[in-house]
Amino acid sequence: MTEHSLTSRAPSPPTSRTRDQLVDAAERVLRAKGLARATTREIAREAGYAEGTLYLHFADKLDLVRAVHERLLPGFIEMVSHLPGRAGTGTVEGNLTDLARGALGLYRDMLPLGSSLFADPELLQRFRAMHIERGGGGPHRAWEPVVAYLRAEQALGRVAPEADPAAATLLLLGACQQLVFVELMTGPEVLPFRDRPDPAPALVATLLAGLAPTQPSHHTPTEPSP
Amino acid sequence: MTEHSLTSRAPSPPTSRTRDQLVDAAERVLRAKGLARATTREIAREAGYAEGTLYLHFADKLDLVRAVHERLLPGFIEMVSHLPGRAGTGTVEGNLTDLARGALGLYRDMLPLGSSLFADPELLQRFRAMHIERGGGGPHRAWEPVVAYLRAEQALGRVAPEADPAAATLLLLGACQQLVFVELMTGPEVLPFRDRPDPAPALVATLLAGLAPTQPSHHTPTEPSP
Amino acid sequence: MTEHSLTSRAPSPPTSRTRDQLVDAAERVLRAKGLARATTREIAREAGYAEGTLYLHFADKLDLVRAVHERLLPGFIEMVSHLPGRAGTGTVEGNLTDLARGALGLYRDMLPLGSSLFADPELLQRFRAMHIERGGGGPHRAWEPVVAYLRAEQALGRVAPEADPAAATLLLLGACQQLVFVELMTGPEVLPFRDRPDPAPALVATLLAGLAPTQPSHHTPTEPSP
Amino acid sequence: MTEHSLTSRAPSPPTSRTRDQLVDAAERVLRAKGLARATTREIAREAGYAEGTLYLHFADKLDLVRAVHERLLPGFIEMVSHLPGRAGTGTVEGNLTDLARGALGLYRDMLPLGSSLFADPELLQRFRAMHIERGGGGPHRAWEPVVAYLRAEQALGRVAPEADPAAATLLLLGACQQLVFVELMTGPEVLPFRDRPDPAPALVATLLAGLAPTQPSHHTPTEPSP
DNA sequence: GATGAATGAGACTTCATTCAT
DNA sequence: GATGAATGAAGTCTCATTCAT
Repeated sequence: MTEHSLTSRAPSPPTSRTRDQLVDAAERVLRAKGLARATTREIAREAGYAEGTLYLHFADKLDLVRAVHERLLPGFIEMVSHLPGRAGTGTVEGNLTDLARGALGLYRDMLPLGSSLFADPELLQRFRAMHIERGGGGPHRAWEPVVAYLRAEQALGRVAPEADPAAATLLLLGACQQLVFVELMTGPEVLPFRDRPDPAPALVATLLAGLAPTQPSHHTPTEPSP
Repeated sequence: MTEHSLTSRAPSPPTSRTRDQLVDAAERVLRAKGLARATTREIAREAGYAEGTLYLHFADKLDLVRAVHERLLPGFIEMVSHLPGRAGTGTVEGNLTDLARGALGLYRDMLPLGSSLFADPELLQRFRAMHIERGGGGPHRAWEPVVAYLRAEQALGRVAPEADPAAATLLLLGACQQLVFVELMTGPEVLPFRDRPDPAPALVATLLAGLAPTQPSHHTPTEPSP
Repeated sequence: MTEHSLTSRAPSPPTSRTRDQLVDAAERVLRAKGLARATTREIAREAGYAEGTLYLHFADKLDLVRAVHERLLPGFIEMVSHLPGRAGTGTVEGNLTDLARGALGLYRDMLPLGSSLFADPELLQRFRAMHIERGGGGPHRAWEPVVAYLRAEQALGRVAPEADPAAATLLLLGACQQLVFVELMTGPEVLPFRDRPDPAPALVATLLAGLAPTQPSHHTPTEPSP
Repeated sequence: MTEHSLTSRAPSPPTSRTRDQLVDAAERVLRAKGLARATTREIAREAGYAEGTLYLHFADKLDLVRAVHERLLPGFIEMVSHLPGRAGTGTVEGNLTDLARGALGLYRDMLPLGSSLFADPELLQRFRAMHIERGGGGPHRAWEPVVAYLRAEQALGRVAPEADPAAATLLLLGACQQLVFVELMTGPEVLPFRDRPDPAPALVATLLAGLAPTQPSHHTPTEPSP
């Protein structure tokens, strides 16, 4: 019907109103029902379109699911990307606590969707292929702003110069992710942290202070086992 | 194969040769195809039984999947459970590095299977119900031996008395889990650690030393941005 | 086939060409194979559609069977409903004989289908629920026109005023149903009536005359029928 | 194991304790679940035997079901068979009312089982074949004692000599069967008789009196019953 | 005779995908 | 572009029946 319908044969120009509505609907259904129980019929109905319409905008159901996941990571990264600019402001502890709190929220939101991919190696495979051919990185992209922030704080002397920013980032974000993973897996009543409504401060404090005793434990703790 | 097959007439549950073979086969298929593409037909064929046999030993496909998962956590916990006994031996750094290496291996093995559950909230729901009524705990059960180990080291003066064992455990194990998650998600070529074949030492070193500068950053680090 | 297929876009239920074809096919298969051996595959093939199509128009196999039965009773009732208008015309005997003949034909047609429900109490249960919520009555609905006819004849003096129309209806229709039941159960060679190709007149005559002796048996009860 | 296991190859001598228990159990399950949902597994469990045992005593599931039905009719007939002996005793009305009451009870008990056969024409076919080759008659066998009774009463002058005993029998038993059929089909709340807890007297009275007006309707048909 | 684990055909149902309108 | 009825392959699960013990 459009005048140039013959030329615009690309499976729909990267974006369009209908396409976006379908991706939105797919995300809602995916969150509600899970990857295994999200049907094209329900997604189409949720979007207010007919089932066939879906195939005008996506090659596949997998393609649609991929489109949903494609939007996930940028949302995550964007949240963390403000961090480096805060170097030197407030306290390191405060900044990292804010980061941990934000990460907990983001993981709660995204882990169910992201982990679903493991249920379908075929989809995961296609997902990786996409990331390789585009430059869209994996979840580790979220590490970069944090590492940059820690480097900046090192430059400012607020973080130990011999610290390893990458390792520290992984420790903090990993703790948040695992906490959410366990929450989602077992329900909200997780034992070691059920008495701490906000686990972020403890994680940050521990990361900042380290486990090693301050005075290298005089007496004779350190006889390395030969 | 059993020497006294006439006497050991186990009434099917909780254990029987056939049942075990089915669970084994299910685990193999689950790992190979993913939860979403593992069919009862293929599982039965893989086990060398007819499809109907499956329903002699399990109420459901879900029940079979549950049986697979049921065996996962104990394997994990058992590995970590030797840790507390090592308190006071070797170095804290060495013990935690061993732990981290072990955890990396276990997560590589279990994360794909465990995460699959997020694709099917209904299955996850049944899973939780099972754990509640059986007392078989969630993945946080793996924390306990680590926390116990750190407490023991605190008692020995090899870990700072004011350290938070639970938070430290979460930091270390979480880092391992996230690293594996990212690996599996993006393929083995992860940026920040692709040049470190063994990330465990860096994580442990960072956790032990902490991020805070040794001399509480004299000079004037704190000019709050107004 | 429909002249204005563009406007008559019935949303599937309550009626559509496909749906009707499926119900027709289901009835044919049900008659041929019986409820226990009528498969969705065969019904769909008989209708000329794919098996999945069936589930576009019916929630269930049970729902389809229900739709078949739903059409049965109205056909029956419609046949009997002309009866009351015949009151005062012809003879009572003739009218009731016509009724009996019609009933015999209808029961031969419907009893196999209707009785099948007893093989599946669960289906029968759903069946009742449907009739209750729709107001579509049970087989006793067929009694009403007959009772009305007899009342009308009573008013005209052609039926004894002290007669019980409901009981008479049940006697006559019941006899027809049982005769058919026995026919279907044992094959056509039923003993007591195998010599009477048309049992209707005898039933009607007996019902009209009654069993009681005309002169209340005055003392000489024993006139043996030679 | 038995010494003569080679000779006693008959699929079990017409009767045996185990066989009877299986038939009993089958009848119970058939009544409870219906023909369509009665499984060999449940029947065996109900009887307290293993599933395989069933096939030592019956060729088939159909064979077992047939055995259940085989016991049904004799039970029915036996109940009615006492009737002829009552000729001349009590009143005809009383005797027929007792018969009707008994028939209502029997039909309530047997109609669900008997009608189930219509759901499986194959079973029905085998059933007929059995009856032809044995002398075991169909449900019409129940008519014979009633007909004999009426003939005896005719001989005693308590029933009109010109009455048709076979037709009268069919009218009375048919009414009872249909009433039960409708009850079972629609639930107990049948309209025309829901106000009569015992419909037997009305049926018998109507059958005895007949519908025809006493004075052959001499031109003044309309004496409405006030 | 009795057992019951194993069988495997086949039932019902779902759902991604196509295509004529 | 949009529709939605139709498809048919595939999935899970049932159940009558067999057979080695």
